Amino acid sequence: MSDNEKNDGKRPGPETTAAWVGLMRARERVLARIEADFKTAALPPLGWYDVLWELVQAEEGRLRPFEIEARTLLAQYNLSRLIDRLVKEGLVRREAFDADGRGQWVVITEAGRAMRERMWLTYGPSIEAHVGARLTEAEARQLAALLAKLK
Amino acid sequence: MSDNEKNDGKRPGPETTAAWVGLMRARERVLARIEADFKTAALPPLGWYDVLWELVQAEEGRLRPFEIEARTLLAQYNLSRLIDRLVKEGLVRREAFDADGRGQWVVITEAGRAMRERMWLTYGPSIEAHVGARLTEAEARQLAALLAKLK
DNA sequence: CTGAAGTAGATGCAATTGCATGTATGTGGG
DNA sequence: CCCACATACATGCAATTGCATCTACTTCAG
Repeated sequence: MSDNEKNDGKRPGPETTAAWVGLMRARERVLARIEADFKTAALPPLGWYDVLWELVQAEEGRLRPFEIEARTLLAQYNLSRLIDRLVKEGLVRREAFDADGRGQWVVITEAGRAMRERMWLTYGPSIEAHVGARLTEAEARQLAALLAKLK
Repeated sequence: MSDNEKNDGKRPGPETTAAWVGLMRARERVLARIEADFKTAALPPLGWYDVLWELVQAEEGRLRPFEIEARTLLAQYNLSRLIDRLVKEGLVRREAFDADGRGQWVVITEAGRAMRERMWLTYGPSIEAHVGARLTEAEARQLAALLAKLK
């Protein structure tokens, strides 16, 4: 066994490492820029958008918490409290789920829909500026395809 | 002006949006898997690795906080307290920086070097399993190149 | 020299997160 | 029917983060 493979065969190659580091840093930098745009526009945290968006997409503008969880990758306890904040702001409301006493619906309100639209007015251009403007259409497609392999 | 372009010309195309969403989700999922591996191995938070690594790379195993900041993208106030934690664990120590009374060196200790190596024993295989195994070498290279455009 | 402005880093406080656990309800085997 | 176990969501508490501000220095124009 040669000296530089003594531990095992599972060490990542330089391409893999570069991909991982690049993934962490790219998301860090782009996210920071987008969040700065949000701050400038005095908008709520970016994370709110995802929940509101999932609700808008959903039939009747409502989802069970565990469904939102699966769609957004939020941890259960974080989502639970995020919903609290959205309720407090009047962007969603909780409704009883009759078929299962443990469950509930999270329903987006009109104010919630309006907020999501308002956020998109900043978010959309921000994505375009910080992602779209740096990639050709083909590159963006390719990037998305490669990232999908990591799902 | 047609109806579906009434706001402005800065909305991201679907490729761009898919790339951005893919970026957020891919990093989220991969990070969660790697962190799970860290937890299993009872290792400190992943973020510690980056700081220790930068110090190992640096000449004489030391850097100024603002240099670490630039290399890791940590916020100044977060880094300040992260260093506190590393000091408390004996992984680094602070030393005076003579040429500038405001400054300091952060120096990695032997225990710090050992910890970084121990972390890599988990981190390396984890990167390989969750990133490397899902991409060919060419794909990894391509992904890294595309992500670099977002820096 | 000196005062104004800049830079390095620390820190109080509020908000958010992570972790473990709790409460309530549902389900399935015996 | 009943008990053990699973699922849906909430919550106490400690740790981490974000934000604003503070304390040293340093630098530099005048």
